Amino acid sequence: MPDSFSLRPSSRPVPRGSGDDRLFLTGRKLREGAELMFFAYRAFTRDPDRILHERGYGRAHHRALHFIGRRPGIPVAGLLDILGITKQSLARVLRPLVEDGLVESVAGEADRRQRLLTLTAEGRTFEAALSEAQRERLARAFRAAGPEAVAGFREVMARMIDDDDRDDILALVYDTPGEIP
Amino acid sequence: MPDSFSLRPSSRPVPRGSGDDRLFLTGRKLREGAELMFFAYRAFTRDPDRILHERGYGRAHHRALHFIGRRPGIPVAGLLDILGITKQSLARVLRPLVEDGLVESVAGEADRRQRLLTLTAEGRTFEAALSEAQRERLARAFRAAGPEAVAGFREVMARMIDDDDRDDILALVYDTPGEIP
DNA sequence: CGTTTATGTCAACGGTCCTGACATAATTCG
DNA sequence: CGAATTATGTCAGGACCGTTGACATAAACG
Repeated sequence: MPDSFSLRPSSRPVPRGSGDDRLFLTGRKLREGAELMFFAYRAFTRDPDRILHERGYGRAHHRALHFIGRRPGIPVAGLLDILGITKQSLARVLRPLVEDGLVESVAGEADRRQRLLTLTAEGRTFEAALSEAQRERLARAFRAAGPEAVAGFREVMARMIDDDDRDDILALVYDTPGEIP
Repeated sequence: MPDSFSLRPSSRPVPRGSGDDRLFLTGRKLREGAELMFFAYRAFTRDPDRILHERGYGRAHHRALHFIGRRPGIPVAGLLDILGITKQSLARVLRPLVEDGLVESVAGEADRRQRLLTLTAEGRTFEAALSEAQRERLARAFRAAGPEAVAGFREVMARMIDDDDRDDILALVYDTPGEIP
């Protein structure tokens, strides 16, 4: 097993006198966790960021493409809810995507005030390319860490979300894809 | 046990015909993982962002304060390595922090070209306030998820980092704090 | 018919990153 | 010693992504 060296469990020699070991180790684990969040997230966004930049887009365009792909036909307000930004911010992201033919915006049938958003074929292709790099990184990490570690990862990430938002977000993350019927 | 409902394990009914279940579930787990990264990181930065905004700072100021606090006496180049940004970007973050008396910049003894950065008492106070909100969120998540989940979280996060960078980053994260001797 | 809702848009601003170019002081090396 | 390198700072300009405020339009609703 060449790829399974230990990733430094943090039970290690304690530095200079720090009074209560339990408290110290707790604070230490929390700091380590925070730093891991920072470094891992930076790595997580690296690959798609590069592809986006080549095409003149930014991270926000990826997020819009992703969640439109996840919920085809989603109205603008729904996307705003998910992304948690203002409509002015979304508009600046959405306009070039529509102009470039990656996203289609059609009036709703039931409520014709709504603009229902879907990816075009080209949009799906581009979104898939973006996600693929990210997915590969995630796949490598999941494979190397193993299923139990992944379960723990998912548990911790879910618990990080605000109590008030968790149910809604997990419903989005774990529900069926909602492809066009 | 009121706080231990299941956080939706993703073995659930598979939607419309998707050919290979193994592949489908794999892609699905990866998508879920990516979305969890997005939502968790957003939650993770929420509390310090609010405090920072009140004081006219941004997330980059928090990062600088954090890593200066972690490595007191770090030279500018060292901080640049950790943060992965350009010196121009760091300068704009560092200048107000020094002017506001949160960070002290003194010439190195051995090499007087270097500027060695440390937190002032006020800087330590402010950094502690910033981290506390984040630490509490992390502590809640870790406590709710349990030690095994936390171990998995750490493993996955470490594996997410580029192979080339992982050792250096983990050395930073897991090494002794390096307080001033 | 008047109000509310969904959306779009114009303007201005702040924060965070970037590249490129140039300056200064200190160290290092031939 | 003098030249090259290193550590840092700074000015100029630009891109992206988020914000608030204000206003407009069309459609739905009561």
